[in-house]
Amino acid sequence: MKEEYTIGKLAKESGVTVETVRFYEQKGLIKQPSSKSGYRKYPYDDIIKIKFIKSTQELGFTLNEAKELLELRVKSNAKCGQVKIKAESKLKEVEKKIKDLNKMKRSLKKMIGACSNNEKSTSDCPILESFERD
Amino acid sequence: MKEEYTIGKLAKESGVTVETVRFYEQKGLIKQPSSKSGYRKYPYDDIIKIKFIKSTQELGFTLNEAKELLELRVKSNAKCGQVKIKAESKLKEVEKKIKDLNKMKRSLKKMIGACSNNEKSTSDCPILESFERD
DNA sequence: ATAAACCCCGTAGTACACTACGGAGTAAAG
DNA sequence: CTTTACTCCGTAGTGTACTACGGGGTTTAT
Repeated sequence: MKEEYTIGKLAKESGVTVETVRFYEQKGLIKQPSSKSGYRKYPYDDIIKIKFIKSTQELGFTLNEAKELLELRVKSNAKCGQVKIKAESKLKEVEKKIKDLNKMKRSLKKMIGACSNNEKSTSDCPILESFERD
Repeated sequence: MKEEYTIGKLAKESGVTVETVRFYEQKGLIKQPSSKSGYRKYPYDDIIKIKFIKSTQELGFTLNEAKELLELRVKSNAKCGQVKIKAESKLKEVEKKIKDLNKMKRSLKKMIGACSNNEKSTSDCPILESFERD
């Protein structure tokens, strides 16, 4: 756990590519680091930030939402309540996604179950038929 | 249920826009119809195809996968088992997504629950702390 | 007959999140 | 000291699934 990271090291430690780091910088997700030598020197904290971004993405947040959350983190006056509100609305979205996917899952299972004969020609494949039903 | 449809009629009957029909044609999802008059004339079956595409999309298939399924639908020698395999792999994908989303849901709930004190500054907000854990 | 509605085609733009490329300079390893 | 690896920057391309636009010609309704 050094104190300074080149972009390549940072990328490796964070589990992303160099281009992704530059992309996040462009998008304002991480601020441009000191680069007195002409090369970017990142503090350890940026690894945390990138991992944070990746976590939020896994939780269904977009990059813009991740940015907002990062900004809340930085502002000392930002209150936990604001983050909570965001998390609560995201929870609702996640629950909706789960609901939709469960619907898909049930349909797919039903279709697969209906296909009793693998050798049947597709002209009377029950799976295709169920696609065609409205 | 007429036999010939202009692009506008087809679009309306299938529940998509004219541009979407042309887009599907471009992508090879529906073949270009006869257009002796200079105007496209679609058979009724193309309504079925577009609805089929829409159904597959609802089940989480991409347009390319929809295309593959359409091709199986048309091939007389194709076997139902081939379709089943696609459905099964899609089911696996869907199940993984559900699993991940449930993970997300649990984290979000935990975070929201932990963040009971709205006055806490974000520097030690339990939500962000949770995100920051690997 | 005239105006609204529809059709043609090709190109470009949208949103998201990257990914790739090219040409040049710098740092690290042998 | 040379070669390999890394960095810089900006721009352009990728994939997904459309959506919009412009400048025509044609068909249909009134």
